[in-house]
Amino acid sequence: MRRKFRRIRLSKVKLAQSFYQRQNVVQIAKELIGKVLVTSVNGLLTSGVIVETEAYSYKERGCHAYRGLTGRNKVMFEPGGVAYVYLCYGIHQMVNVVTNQRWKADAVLIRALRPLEGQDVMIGRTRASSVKKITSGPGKLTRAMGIGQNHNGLSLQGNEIWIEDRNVQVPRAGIADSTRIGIDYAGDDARLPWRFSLKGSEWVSK
DNA sequence: TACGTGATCACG
DNA sequence: GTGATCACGTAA
Repeated sequence: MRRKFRRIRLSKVKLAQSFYQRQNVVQIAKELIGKVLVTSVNGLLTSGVIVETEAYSYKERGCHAYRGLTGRNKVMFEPGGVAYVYLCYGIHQMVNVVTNQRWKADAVLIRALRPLEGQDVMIGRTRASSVKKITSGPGKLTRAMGIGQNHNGLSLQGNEIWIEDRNVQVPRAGIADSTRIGIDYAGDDARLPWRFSLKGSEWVSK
């Protein structure tokens, strides 16, 4: 009984499909600052407050979907509300949330978290000596959260990976914008101020 | 500042 | 097939 009640409460705070399926990926990237990314992998729950994101739109050159559908990016073309996970530099898993409507292949890259639950699990996965800095970067946080290719295409309404609103208040002025990292190939689009971070957070990547 | 790392993509 | 490239992280 008690267990059931808890389940219902938890599912209620999950961000709904309607959050992800809006048109404005830049707005969504901003709103994701302060939300909580959660994974449950092999029964181990980990979570963290999102403190850094980047927006990507299929209309600009920084985006994997800019040149159309390929084997790697196909889940970006699904309706918003699924995870897009890909391998970068042969080593690092990167996690995005797909947004917008089907075929409007926008996504938000999750770049950094402040750890909440399961910190001991994150330390174990990364073989770090402490929780310090283990989620301050897109490649590091996926390792800490246990995110890999098996998450690619999963619905964020499911029970493996999702995002919650825990009513953390983030004032508009508390969010910094800057250019996105590592997309020099994007020409002028590399100058778009589509990276967002929580001002003053020690968990933001360098 | 340098480079490991391996899947992916655009060539033919 | 093949080769260039890559939404990073760490060591130095």
